[in-house]
Amino acid sequence: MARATQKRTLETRARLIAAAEAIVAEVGFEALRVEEVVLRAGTAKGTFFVHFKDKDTLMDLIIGPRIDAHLDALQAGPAPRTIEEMTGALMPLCDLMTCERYVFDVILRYSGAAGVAEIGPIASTFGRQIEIFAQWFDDAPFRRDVTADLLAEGVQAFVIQAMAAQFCALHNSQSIRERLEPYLRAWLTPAAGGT
Amino acid sequence: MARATQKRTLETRARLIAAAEAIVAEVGFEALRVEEVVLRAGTAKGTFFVHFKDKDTLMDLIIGPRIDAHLDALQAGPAPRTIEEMTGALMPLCDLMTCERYVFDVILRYSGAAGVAEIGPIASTFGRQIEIFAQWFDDAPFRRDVTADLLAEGVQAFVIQAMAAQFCALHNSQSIRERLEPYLRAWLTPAAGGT
Amino acid sequence: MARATQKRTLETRARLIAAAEAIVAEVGFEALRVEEVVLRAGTAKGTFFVHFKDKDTLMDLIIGPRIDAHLDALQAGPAPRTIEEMTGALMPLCDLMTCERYVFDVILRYSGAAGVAEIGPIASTFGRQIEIFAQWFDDAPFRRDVTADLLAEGVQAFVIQAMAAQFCALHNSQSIRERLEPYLRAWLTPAAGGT
Amino acid sequence: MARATQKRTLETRARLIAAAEAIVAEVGFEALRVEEVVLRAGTAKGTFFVHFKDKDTLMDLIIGPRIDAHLDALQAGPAPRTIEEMTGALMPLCDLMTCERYVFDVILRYSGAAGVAEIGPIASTFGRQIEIFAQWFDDAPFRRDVTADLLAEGVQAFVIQAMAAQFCALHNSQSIRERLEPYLRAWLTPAAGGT
DNA sequence: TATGAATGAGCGTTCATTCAT
DNA sequence: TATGAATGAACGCTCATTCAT
Repeated sequence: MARATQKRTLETRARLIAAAEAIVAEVGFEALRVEEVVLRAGTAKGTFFVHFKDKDTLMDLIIGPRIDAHLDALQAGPAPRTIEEMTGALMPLCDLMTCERYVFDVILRYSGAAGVAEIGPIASTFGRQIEIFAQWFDDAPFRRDVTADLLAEGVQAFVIQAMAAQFCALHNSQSIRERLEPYLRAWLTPAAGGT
Repeated sequence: MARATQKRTLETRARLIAAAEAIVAEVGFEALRVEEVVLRAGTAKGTFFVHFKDKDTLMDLIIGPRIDAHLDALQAGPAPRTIEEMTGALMPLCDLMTCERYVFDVILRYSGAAGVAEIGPIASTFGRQIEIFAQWFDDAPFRRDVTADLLAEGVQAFVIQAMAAQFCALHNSQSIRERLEPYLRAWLTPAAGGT
Repeated sequence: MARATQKRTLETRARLIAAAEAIVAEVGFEALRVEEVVLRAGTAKGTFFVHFKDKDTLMDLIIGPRIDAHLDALQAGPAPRTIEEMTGALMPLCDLMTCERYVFDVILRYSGAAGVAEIGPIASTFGRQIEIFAQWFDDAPFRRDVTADLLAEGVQAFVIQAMAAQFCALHNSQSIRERLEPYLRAWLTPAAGGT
Repeated sequence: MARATQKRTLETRARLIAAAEAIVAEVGFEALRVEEVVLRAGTAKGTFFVHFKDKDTLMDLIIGPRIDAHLDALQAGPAPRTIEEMTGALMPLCDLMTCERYVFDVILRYSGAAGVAEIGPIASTFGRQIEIFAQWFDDAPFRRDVTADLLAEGVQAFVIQAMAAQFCALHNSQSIRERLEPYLRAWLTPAAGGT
């Protein structure tokens, strides 16, 4: 019986998410309205909040899997052997994350979970990102003086830096890729040490 | 008479800022309400918007100088010669920027900016940051294979990365400084190149 | 200037109340919706809550004056000289107060002000009621062994008792007037004392 | 088997009531939530409504017996011979009925009722009240010019009037008893008639 | 420059009640 | 009898921002 109800719950939840996806496809993330979601899903407004704490939680649930899809692709593909390959591989992810200012903000806000229990889909993708990037460096033609994890975190830092610049009036003449490349080159293939 | 009017205007503006500062001191940045500011300043709500384009402008005006004060200190001091000195020097700035999640978010929104005239106080500090960091690298025991500006931007990226982790339950067992150090070491004193 | 704004405020407020009155006239008190009020008044929803703490406060403001109108009539007319005259005089007031279950509930809820500062229109009418009833007894063919105020409070108690019975499934075969009459007769023209 | 089922049913019902009583003891009547009741009783929400038509029915079931307990005491005791004795006897009942504004409102809603079979516990107590009060007057040192039932209903009206004043900031300097006494004196021992 | 009433558009809430299983 | 997901329908709120005076 519990299984039966769970199924119904899952169906309703799926209907709500499907409705939201459809709306996003039509008008984008920022323009999504809860009212419209429940209207399309054919549920009561109260039902929405039974399933999702708030609108942002739904966004987390929609954006997270999209990021994951890109990460799946990255994971399925070969590890990049050059900076150009790497930036090329990262671009789809960057494009998704910067498709709307609103989306980038949601991602940043959810990238760090407030509590361990609250690690949502987006926060999880940040962990996966590190893992995937690190795998690239396990056996790659890049620097090896530091751990793969550290390199991965650095890539993440630069990707965010480059994306943030996208929304800055001063820098948007350069593409994310153009900004990212020199960072990664300097980070992953340093020519020489210091003094 | 123009001078007299200007004086009164400046006084009103000063009262508003003072009120805002007082509120920030009491309840923090996020909890600041325009309503409360004008109440304390003894002006009408509309007056607020005569003086500041919007609430963010006021925030900018309050946060910006605080960052600048730290940058002044950095500029007045000697260029750090070691990673430890550098992280030590950066900590006060990091503490300010992470005093509230809200403050970090506001600052992040400007993180890509790099100093042009019509840019606001916070954005300007990002430009200054780059300049100051870059000066550190003009004649320093750190890597010299890339431009000082690029190194500076990298430092900024890593500082942000380390601060962001602060708001993440998963990572906040480590201090910002503990997280920042390996980043900067790997960024500024790479032991060797790749293939 | 303050006067000018106050005038505007008064006008908006009047528009809201007028809209509410119109709605009440059409669909009754209980069916009044805030949404509909602002729609008719041509104001934003937020404006409603600028003027009235909540929907009930508006109800207080609409019902109170209606009660007052009846009290004005009572005050303007001659003091009743018989129980029949008195119940007859009281009926319009009773009819208003029991026109809807919802109205009776609102009146009861607002009849006692929680704080002196919060004495609303309905609460005031309860005070006036006592005053008016008491005036009836200053020079009337009713008992004189107790104060007019006490008699007045008794009348109020019996009126409420009779009205409450109206909403009780068991008693609504009798009219309010039929129930009220024996109470008032016994209260105002006791034939004899006790032992 | 029918008996066994009935036993389980009664146990569930008892668990629900016990849970409700516990909640009332902790947070009062008004703050009781069906959600919390079923949580404590360990049943599903729907089960609540299998046992009780609605929430009010449960309230009725909890408040009614409490009133009845006081009426039992009144019935067991001697009929009051003086106004002081009467108000003294009535106080415990008044205290219960005014323990919360919400409780008073619930009770008021039934105040006009006078005992018929399908009526709920609270309504029944109003019937009992009248009966008990009426018995007091069957052979008592109070007025005899009207029926005992009418006197009883009057007492009820005055008790309610006095209790209502309790919730009014303007009147609550006086205790219920202080307010009730002059009412009952005037009602039960009128010194003289009118014209 | 100063005023402050009005705006606005959607979010989240409420919570007793229903109903298909 | 028991379950618990879903309902519903309006309320109240938020609060920076605008604009006519």
